[in-house]
Amino acid sequence: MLTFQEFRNLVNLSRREICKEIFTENQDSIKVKKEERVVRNLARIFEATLAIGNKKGFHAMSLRDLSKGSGLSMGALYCYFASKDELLNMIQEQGRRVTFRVMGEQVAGLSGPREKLRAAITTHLYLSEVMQPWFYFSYMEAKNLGKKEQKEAIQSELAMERFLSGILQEGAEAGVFAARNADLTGAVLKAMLQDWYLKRWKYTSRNVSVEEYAEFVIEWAEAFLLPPGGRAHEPA
Amino acid sequence: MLTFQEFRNLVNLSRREICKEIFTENQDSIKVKKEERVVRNLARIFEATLAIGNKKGFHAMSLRDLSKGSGLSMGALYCYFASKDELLNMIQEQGRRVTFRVMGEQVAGLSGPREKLRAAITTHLYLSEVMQPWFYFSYMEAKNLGKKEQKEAIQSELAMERFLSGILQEGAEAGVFAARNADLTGAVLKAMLQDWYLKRWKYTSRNVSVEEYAEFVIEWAEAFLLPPGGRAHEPA
DNA sequence: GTCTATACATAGATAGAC
DNA sequence: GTCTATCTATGTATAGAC
Repeated sequence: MLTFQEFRNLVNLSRREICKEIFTENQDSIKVKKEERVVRNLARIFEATLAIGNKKGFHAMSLRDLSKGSGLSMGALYCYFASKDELLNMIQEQGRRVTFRVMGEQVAGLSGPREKLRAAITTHLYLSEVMQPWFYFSYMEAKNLGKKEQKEAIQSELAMERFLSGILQEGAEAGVFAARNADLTGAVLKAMLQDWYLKRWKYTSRNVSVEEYAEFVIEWAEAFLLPPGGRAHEPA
Repeated sequence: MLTFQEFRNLVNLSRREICKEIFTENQDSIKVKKEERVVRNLARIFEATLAIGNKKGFHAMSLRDLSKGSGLSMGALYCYFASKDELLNMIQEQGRRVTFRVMGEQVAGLSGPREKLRAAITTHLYLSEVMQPWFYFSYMEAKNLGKKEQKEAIQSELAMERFLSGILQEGAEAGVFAARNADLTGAVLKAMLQDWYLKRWKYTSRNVSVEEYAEFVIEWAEAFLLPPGGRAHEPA
């Protein structure tokens, strides 16, 4: 399994890279055209939005707050998004895009259910560590989305869960995992993964690293899923 | 272990009863004095606040919304709280009060760590089932609290976790539970309990009852905590 | 106790100078 | 491209009639 540093180097998730992708995907609503400039200002806007929004809520963040936080005037802000709601959508969509791309990349190609499960857990935790403000924001602000976007967020949540329970199902059929309720197990496993970015402050204050947490969740999952006696063998 | 219905009948958590307690605790800020009337109107106010607030967020709920939802005029609303912020505090405080009272009542007097753990898990889930809108609201709106109230909310979260990890610690010392990281185990256990009220819609749509969910969480926890072989014996 | 009417602040959004 | 100044809607809160 990758260490967190190896993961970080492997997947390029720098602020610049993320904003470049946002620019590509939203060229219609962004009035400014010079990439270099757009990327720099988008970085400021998103950083400020996530910081202020995660502190007091997106709805409570006024565009005057955002103007101060980003260093751009209110007039300038509207060259990068058409409305406050659109800004919200851009953040959510970008989070989903990155999540599914990275999860797919990291787990695809692995063979056994046990390896897949370990990779899925670790990757999700590493990813939510790199993009913690994004994940936290998406979770807490989902109810402020429009109807269509809310549906997409729910679909995304369910897809991630099916991804997990699919691995469990596969493992049960192969006789690697005990036959448990795969839906419920997937749901609860997801809750454990979410806790890492929802309660980040708690784990920070206790000096728990993301690698320790990943190992702990895997241990917990395997205690439930592996038949007694099969637990001792490490897969790699 | 109690069934959900037995729990419901045992602890009196009707809307009326809860609003009566809110009245008692907030007589200073409530200008109206006739108990019967206050209880009736508080019930309307809190029901509307939780419904609207949980749908679109407390900050996004205007007092005009609340006026329509509760059937009281805006002027009348201010006879029951001094400001919108105070309304938020009242909801949060009432939730905490009930939680700690009920958790204490139900787990106190039990002897073995295993019984205590089962009771703690079940009681928390049953309670969050009865008061789901309260629990969800308190979680999602914690960031809108004032500084002092935010501290209280965090303290309350940590106290609940210590309550769980205390039981684990005790069990490890008695040799009933395996020696695991009690803090981390408590944190993850709490994440499982929270998922029940944070993702209530999901479990509703899958027809999972609170009793099933409780049994599932207990099973998983014991798979992790009980030494292999000790798992077969049911305590009651 | 409850209502209607209103005061005053702040929100999102845009126009037009530079 | 970015700024300042400003428009209009909506927010919380209160005054005073009933």
